Amino acid sequence: MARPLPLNDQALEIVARRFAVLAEPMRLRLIQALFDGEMNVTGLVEATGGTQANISRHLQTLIAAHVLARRKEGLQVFYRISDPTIPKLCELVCGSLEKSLTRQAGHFSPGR
Amino acid sequence: MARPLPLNDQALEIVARRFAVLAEPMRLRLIQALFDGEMNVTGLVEATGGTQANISRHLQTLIAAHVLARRKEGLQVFYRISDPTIPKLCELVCGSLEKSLTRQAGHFSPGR
DNA sequence: GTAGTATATGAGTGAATACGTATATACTTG
DNA sequence: CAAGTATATACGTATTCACTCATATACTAC
Repeated sequence: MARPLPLNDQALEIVARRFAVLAEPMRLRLIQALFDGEMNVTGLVEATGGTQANISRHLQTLIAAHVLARRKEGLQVFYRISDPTIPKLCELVCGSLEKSLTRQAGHFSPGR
Repeated sequence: MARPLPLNDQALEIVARRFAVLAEPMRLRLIQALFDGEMNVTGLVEATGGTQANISRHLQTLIAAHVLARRKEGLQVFYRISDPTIPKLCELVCGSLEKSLTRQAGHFSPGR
Protein backbone atom coordinates (compact mmCIF):
# COMPACT_ATOMS: atom_id res chain seq x y z
CA MET A 1 0.00 0.00 0.00
CA ALA A 2 2.83 2.38 0.78
CA ARG A 3 5.02 1.73 -2.22
CA PRO A 4 4.40 3.35 -5.63
CA LEU A 5 2.14 1.28 -7.84
CA PRO A 6 2.41 0.72 -11.56
CA LEU A 7 -0.04 3.12 -13.13
CA ASN A 8 -1.92 2.67 -16.36
CA ASP A 9 -1.90 5.23 -19.15
CA GLN A 10 -4.87 7.19 -17.93
CA ALA A 11 -3.55 7.41 -14.37
CA LEU A 12 -0.16 8.49 -15.67
CA GLU A 13 -1.74 11.36 -17.56
CA ILE A 14 -3.61 12.44 -14.46
CA VAL A 15 -0.43 12.41 -12.40
CA ALA A 16 1.43 14.28 -15.13
CA ARG A 17 -1.35 16.84 -15.30
CA ARG A 18 -1.11 17.30 -11.56
CA PHE A 19 2.59 18.09 -11.80
CA ALA A 20 2.00 20.35 -14.79
CA VAL A 21 -0.34 22.49 -12.73
CA LEU A 22 2.52 23.11 -10.31
CA ALA A 23 5.00 23.76 -13.11
CA GLU A 24 4.34 27.49 -13.48
CA PRO A 25 6.12 30.12 -11.36
CA MET A 26 3.04 32.33 -11.25
CA ARG A 27 0.87 29.51 -9.96
CA LEU A 28 3.48 28.66 -7.35
CA ARG A 29 3.45 32.29 -6.30
CA LEU A 30 -0.31 32.11 -5.87
CA ILE A 31 -0.06 28.92 -3.83
CA GLN A 32 2.66 30.48 -1.73
CA ALA A 33 0.52 33.52 -1.04
CA LEU A 34 -2.28 31.24 0.11
CA PHE A 35 -0.16 29.35 2.62
CA ASP A 36 -1.11 31.94 5.23
CA GLY A 37 -4.83 31.56 4.56
CA GLU A 38 -7.52 32.54 2.10
CA MET A 39 -7.29 35.68 -0.04
CA ASN A 40 -9.45 37.38 -2.66
CA VAL A 41 -8.42 37.97 -6.27
CA THR A 42 -7.44 41.58 -5.82
CA GLY A 43 -5.22 40.62 -2.90
CA LEU A 44 -3.58 37.90 -4.97
CA VAL A 45 -3.04 40.30 -7.87
CA GLU A 46 -1.22 42.65 -5.54
CA ALA A 47 0.69 39.90 -3.78
CA THR A 48 1.99 38.36 -7.00
CA GLY A 49 2.40 41.43 -9.20
CA GLY A 50 0.49 39.86 -12.09
CA THR A 51 -2.32 41.26 -14.19
CA GLN A 52 -5.87 40.62 -13.06
CA ALA A 53 -6.73 38.65 -16.18
CA ASN A 54 -3.73 36.39 -15.90
CA ILE A 55 -4.20 35.73 -12.20
CA SER A 56 -7.83 34.87 -12.80
CA ARG A 57 -6.93 32.38 -15.48
CA HIS A 58 -4.34 30.70 -13.27
CA LEU A 59 -6.87 30.52 -10.46
CA GLN A 60 -9.31 28.71 -12.74
CA THR A 61 -6.57 26.25 -13.62
CA LEU A 62 -5.87 25.60 -9.95
CA ILE A 63 -9.58 25.22 -9.22
CA ALA A 64 -10.01 22.74 -12.06
CA ALA A 65 -7.13 20.73 -10.64
CA HIS A 66 -8.74 20.79 -7.19
CA VAL A 67 -5.67 22.44 -5.76
CA LEU A 68 -7.70 25.44 -4.60
CA ALA A 69 -11.28 26.00 -3.50
CA ARG A 70 -13.33 29.21 -3.76
CA ARG A 71 -15.83 31.00 -1.63
CA LYS A 72 -17.93 33.88 -2.91
CA GLU A 73 -18.76 36.75 -0.61
CA GLY A 74 -20.68 39.49 -2.36
CA LEU A 75 -18.54 40.88 -5.12
CA GLN A 76 -15.39 39.18 -3.97
CA VAL A 77 -14.18 35.63 -4.38
CA PHE A 78 -11.86 34.17 -1.80
CA TYR A 79 -9.46 31.36 -2.73
CA ARG A 80 -7.81 28.89 -0.42
CA ILE A 81 -5.67 25.76 -0.67
CA SER A 82 -7.99 22.77 -0.60
CA ASP A 83 -5.52 19.95 -1.17
CA PRO A 84 -3.41 19.19 1.92
CA THR A 85 -0.76 17.42 -0.14
CA ILE A 86 0.19 20.66 -1.89
CA PRO A 87 2.21 22.13 0.99
CA LYS A 88 3.90 18.77 1.47
CA LEU A 89 4.84 18.60 -2.20
CA CYS A 90 6.33 22.08 -2.11
CA GLU A 91 8.20 21.27 1.08
CA LEU A 92 9.71 18.18 -0.48
CA VAL A 93 10.88 19.98 -3.59
CA CYS A 94 12.14 23.02 -1.74
CA GLY A 95 13.97 20.84 0.74
CA SER A 96 15.79 18.94 -1.96
CA LEU A 97 16.56 22.20 -3.72
CA GLU A 98 18.09 23.71 -0.63
CA LYS A 99 20.49 20.80 -0.42
CA SER A 100 21.65 21.08 -4.00
CA LEU A 101 21.71 24.85 -3.97
CA THR A 102 23.61 25.49 -0.79
CA ARG A 103 26.64 23.99 -2.55
CA GLN A 104 26.50 26.56 -5.31
CA ALA A 105 24.81 29.13 -3.05
CA GLY A 106 23.45 32.43 -4.25
CA HIS A 107 20.22 31.13 -5.71
CA PHE A 108 18.23 32.18 -2.72
CA SER A 109 18.27 35.86 -1.99
CA PRO A 110 20.30 36.60 1.12
CA GLY A 111 21.51 39.82 -0.41
CA ARG A 112 21.44 39.17 -4.17
CA MET B 1 13.10 25.19 8.88
CA ALA B 2 10.34 22.75 8.16
CA ARG B 3 7.75 25.15 6.81
CA PRO B 4 7.71 26.37 3.20
CA LEU B 5 9.76 29.51 2.71
CA PRO B 6 8.92 32.46 0.52
CA LEU B 7 10.97 31.96 -2.62
CA ASN B 8 12.36 34.60 -4.92
CA ASP B 9 11.77 34.63 -8.65
CA GLN B 10 14.75 32.53 -9.54
CA ALA B 11 13.97 29.89 -6.95
CA LEU B 12 10.36 29.78 -8.12
CA GLU B 13 11.47 29.06 -11.65
CA ILE B 14 13.71 26.28 -10.45
CA VAL B 15 10.88 24.70 -8.48
CA ALA B 16 8.52 25.10 -11.43
CA ARG B 17 11.10 23.51 -13.71
CA ARG B 18 11.38 20.60 -11.31
CA PHE B 19 7.65 19.98 -11.46
CA ALA B 20 7.67 20.41 -15.23
CA VAL B 21 10.16 17.57 -15.57
CA LEU B 22 7.64 15.31 -13.84
CA ALA B 23 4.75 16.62 -15.94
CA GLU B 24 5.13 14.18 -18.82
CA PRO B 25 3.52 10.72 -18.85
CA MET B 26 6.44 9.20 -20.73
CA ARG B 27 8.96 10.49 -18.18
CA LEU B 28 6.80 9.19 -15.35
CA ARG B 29 6.75 5.83 -17.10
CA LEU B 30 10.55 5.88 -17.21
CA ILE B 31 10.78 6.80 -13.55
CA GLN B 32 8.31 4.07 -12.69
CA ALA B 33 10.33 1.51 -14.60
CA LEU B 34 13.40 2.52 -12.63
CA PHE B 35 11.78 2.09 -9.23
CA ASP B 36 12.94 -1.53 -9.25
CA GLY B 37 16.54 -0.62 -10.03
CA GLU B 38 18.75 0.52 -12.86
CA MET B 39 18.04 -0.34 -16.50
CA ASN B 40 19.68 0.30 -19.86
CA VAL B 41 18.13 2.29 -22.68
CA THR B 42 16.99 -0.70 -24.68
CA GLY B 43 15.26 -2.08 -21.62
CA LEU B 44 13.54 1.22 -21.01
CA VAL B 45 12.43 1.43 -24.63
CA GLU B 46 10.82 -1.99 -24.31
CA ALA B 47 9.34 -1.26 -20.89
CA THR B 48 7.72 1.98 -21.98
CA GLY B 49 6.83 1.20 -25.58
CA GLY B 50 8.38 4.42 -26.87
CA THR B 51 10.80 5.00 -29.73
CA GLN B 52 14.51 4.89 -29.00
CA ALA B 53 15.02 8.50 -30.03
CA ASN B 54 12.24 9.79 -27.85
CA ILE B 55 13.27 7.78 -24.81
CA SER B 56 16.83 8.99 -25.18
CA ARG B 57 15.64 12.60 -25.26
CA HIS B 58 13.55 12.16 -22.14
CA LEU B 59 16.46 10.51 -20.39
CA GLN B 60 18.65 13.51 -21.16
CA THR B 61 15.97 15.77 -19.70
CA LEU B 62 15.84 13.70 -16.51
CA ILE B 63 19.63 13.67 -16.28
CA ALA B 64 19.80 17.44 -16.68
CA ALA B 65 17.27 17.78 -13.87
CA HIS B 66 19.38 15.46 -11.68
CA VAL B 67 16.43 13.12 -11.33
CA LEU B 68 18.43 10.26 -12.85
CA ALA B 69 22.08 9.28 -12.96
CA ARG B 70 23.86 7.23 -15.63
CA ARG B 71 26.54 4.59 -15.68
CA LYS B 72 28.26 3.46 -18.85
CA GLU B 73 29.22 -0.15 -19.31
CA GLY B 74 30.69 -0.88 -22.69
CA LEU B 75 28.09 -0.11 -25.31
CA GLN B 76 25.26 0.19 -22.88
CA VAL B 77 24.22 3.00 -20.57
CA PHE B 78 22.38 2.18 -17.38
CA TYR B 79 20.08 4.75 -15.80
CA ARG B 80 18.91 4.89 -12.21
CA ILE B 81 16.96 7.23 -9.96
CA SER B 82 19.45 9.48 -8.19
CA ASP B 83 17.09 11.80 -6.32
CA PRO B 84 15.52 10.12 -3.29
CA THR B 85 12.72 12.67 -3.16
CA ILE B 86 11.32 11.47 -6.49
CA PRO B 87 9.68 8.32 -5.12
CA LYS B 88 8.28 10.35 -2.25
CA LEU B 89 6.83 12.92 -4.63
CA CYS B 90 5.16 10.24 -6.71
CA GLU B 91 3.83 8.54 -3.58
CA LEU B 92 2.30 11.77 -2.37
CA VAL B 93 0.58 12.51 -5.66
CA CYS B 94 -0.53 8.93 -6.23
CA GLY B 95 -1.86 8.71 -2.72
CA SER B 96 -3.99 11.81 -3.11
CA LEU B 97 -5.14 10.52 -6.49
CA GLU B 98 -6.19 7.18 -5.06
CA LYS B 99 -8.48 8.97 -2.69
CA SER B 100 -10.20 10.94 -5.41
CA LEU B 101 -10.17 8.11 -7.92
CA THR B 102 -11.51 5.25 -5.83
CA ARG B 103 -14.84 7.01 -6.11
CA GLN B 104 -14.76 6.68 -9.89
CA ALA B 105 -12.67 3.48 -9.74
CA GLY B 106 -11.06 1.66 -12.63
CA HIS B 107 -8.11 3.96 -13.16
CA PHE B 108 -5.59 1.72 -11.51
CA SER B 109 -4.77 -1.63 -13.05
CA PRO B 110 -5.39 -4.34 -10.46
CA GLY B 111 -3.75 -7.05 -12.53
CA ARG B 112 -0.60 -6.55 -14.62
C1' DG C 1 40.58 -0.95 -41.43
C1' DT C 2 34.91 -2.79 -41.91
C1' DA C 3 30.61 -4.30 -39.91
C1' DG C 4 27.45 -4.27 -36.29
C1' DT C 5 25.14 -2.73 -32.02
C1' DA C 6 23.73 0.78 -28.39
C1' DT C 7 22.88 5.36 -27.56
C1' DA C 8 22.63 10.36 -28.68
C1' DT C 9 21.42 14.36 -31.54
C1' DG C 10 19.85 17.57 -35.56
C1' DA C 11 15.93 19.29 -38.18
C1' DG C 12 11.13 19.91 -38.89
C1' DT C 13 6.21 19.83 -37.39
C1' DG C 14 2.17 20.16 -34.62
C1' DA C 15 -0.02 20.95 -30.20
C1' DA C 16 -0.36 23.14 -25.81
C1' DT C 17 -0.28 27.23 -23.18
C1' DA C 18 1.14 31.69 -20.80
C1' DC C 19 0.45 36.29 -21.47
C1' DG C 20 -1.66 41.02 -22.80
C1' DT C 21 -5.61 43.72 -24.41
C1' DA C 22 -10.18 44.23 -24.58
C1' DT C 23 -14.68 42.90 -23.23
C1' DA C 24 -18.18 40.34 -20.65
C1' DT C 25 -20.42 38.76 -16.49
C1' DA C 26 -21.88 39.22 -11.59
C1' DC C 27 -23.01 41.79 -7.85
C1' DT C 28 -23.95 46.23 -5.09
C1' DT C 29 -25.63 50.83 -4.52
C1' DG C 30 -28.27 54.74 -5.54
C1' DC D 1 -33.18 51.87 -14.27
C1' DA D 2 -27.72 53.53 -14.37
C1' DA D 3 -23.07 53.55 -12.51
C1' DG D 4 -19.35 51.40 -10.26
C1' DT D 5 -16.53 47.50 -8.60
C1' DA D 6 -14.74 42.59 -8.53
C1' DT D 7 -13.97 38.76 -11.20
C1' DA D 8 -14.11 35.96 -15.47
C1' DT D 9 -13.49 35.14 -20.44
C1' DA D 10 -12.53 35.72 -25.78
C1' DC D 11 -9.07 36.44 -29.00
C1' DG D 12 -4.51 36.87 -30.92
C1' DT D 13 0.46 36.00 -30.43
C1' DA D 14 4.76 34.07 -29.14
C1' DT D 15 7.14 30.44 -27.02
C1' DT D 16 7.91 25.94 -25.41
C1' DC D 17 8.22 21.21 -26.15
C1' DA D 18 7.02 16.29 -27.37
C1' DC D 19 7.35 13.67 -31.19
C1' DT D 20 9.15 11.41 -35.74
C1' DC D 21 12.68 10.57 -39.12
C1' DA D 22 17.16 10.53 -40.32
C1' DT D 23 21.84 10.70 -39.05
C1' DA D 24 25.77 10.92 -35.89
C1' DT D 25 28.61 9.20 -32.17
C1' DA D 26 30.63 5.55 -29.22
C1' DC D 27 32.07 1.20 -28.53
C1' DT D 28 32.98 -3.96 -29.78
C1' DA D 29 34.34 -7.65 -32.72
C1' DC D 30 36.44 -9.32 -36.71
